[in-house]
Amino acid sequence: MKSHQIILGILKNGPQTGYDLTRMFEVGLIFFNSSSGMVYPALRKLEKEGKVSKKVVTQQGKPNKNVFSITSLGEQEFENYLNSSVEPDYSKSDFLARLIFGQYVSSKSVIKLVKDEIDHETKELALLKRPDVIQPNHKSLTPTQKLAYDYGIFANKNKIEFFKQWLKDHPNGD
Amino acid sequence: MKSHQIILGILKNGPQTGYDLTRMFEVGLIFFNSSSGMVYPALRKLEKEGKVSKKVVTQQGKPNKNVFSITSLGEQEFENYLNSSVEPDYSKSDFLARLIFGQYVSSKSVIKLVKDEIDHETKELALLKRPDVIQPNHKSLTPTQKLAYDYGIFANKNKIEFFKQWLKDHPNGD
DNA sequence: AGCGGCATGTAAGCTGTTACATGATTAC
DNA sequence: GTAATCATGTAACAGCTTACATGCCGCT
Repeated sequence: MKSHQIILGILKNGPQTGYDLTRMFEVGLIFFNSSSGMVYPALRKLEKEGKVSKKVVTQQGKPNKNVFSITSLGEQEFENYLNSSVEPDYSKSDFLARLIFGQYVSSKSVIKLVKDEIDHETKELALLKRPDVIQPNHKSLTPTQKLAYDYGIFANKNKIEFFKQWLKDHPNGD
Repeated sequence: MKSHQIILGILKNGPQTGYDLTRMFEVGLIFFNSSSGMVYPALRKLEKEGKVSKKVVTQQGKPNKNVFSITSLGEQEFENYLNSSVEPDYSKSDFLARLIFGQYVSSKSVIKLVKDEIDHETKELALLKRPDVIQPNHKSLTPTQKLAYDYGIFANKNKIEFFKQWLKDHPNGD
């Protein structure tokens, strides 16, 4: 699962600008994160390979947009991805790392770590519940998309509840 | 949170070989994954920087081992990590990606995807419950380590239950 | 006057992955 | 006899991150 495959999949649902894709990769997607430094070079490469096509849209009061659409070659490439084997999930958690190394910091620090994580996840949860963030083009979610986001919300809530409970049970962090 | 910081943190708990570290990065850690291609170069670099020291241990019936220990300079480096700000969690899920793109495959494929994921997570759960995998050096877990692993098990179980329930409710994948 | 949103991009660099290579021993 | 485990490593590459750069518009 590479970023350019995800881009093709998103474009299959309708044309997008690099800017919109960047925002999705930054906040909207629950399964992948990235930034503009990746999106624009990826789009150029896909264009060079004939997998997406660019259309310049002039706007008044706003900068011009480069709107990208998927081509039939791009559709084939995306098919290849869908037929490839599923990669195992990958996750990196600095939060859990610091819990593992919790013995080397004070109880107070651990409490703060957990509280901050709860705050952060609570904000993430609020984002996940905003339909405009997860589906910016006003289309309704497909059943499997709903399933994915429902799972995201579920996992997030469970995490928050788990650590809130721990805080209650261990007010001194030990 | 970089791999070399994690290595230093692990070495703080006792000397390790590159081989042992590799196994931890491959299966034992819930917050970071990697492979031998990363561990050995990282150890060399840390040694060159004076943050770890190497001791060659000859063994009979087995290849020689390079056992690495953390130095005081390495301890300082690790302190710097502990004092740095916590990075947000990063995760990449090909499974969720394929759910998001579920509209482009058959219902049967979606069912298979979910079943395979449940199988895979069930195996992961079994690993998480094996103390020898998560703590190979026979030490007992510290309270925060236990918390981290309990959360790992909890999240894993919830994921399995969530998708098992969905399979029950949607036997035809729609 | 300044900030946030819209919009696009580059360049350098780090990090980690993949694939390969070697070789001895033990268990089946 | 062959597969798995122990044990170490390299080289090439892909991929992504970070930081920077630009500029207009609308709002306050």
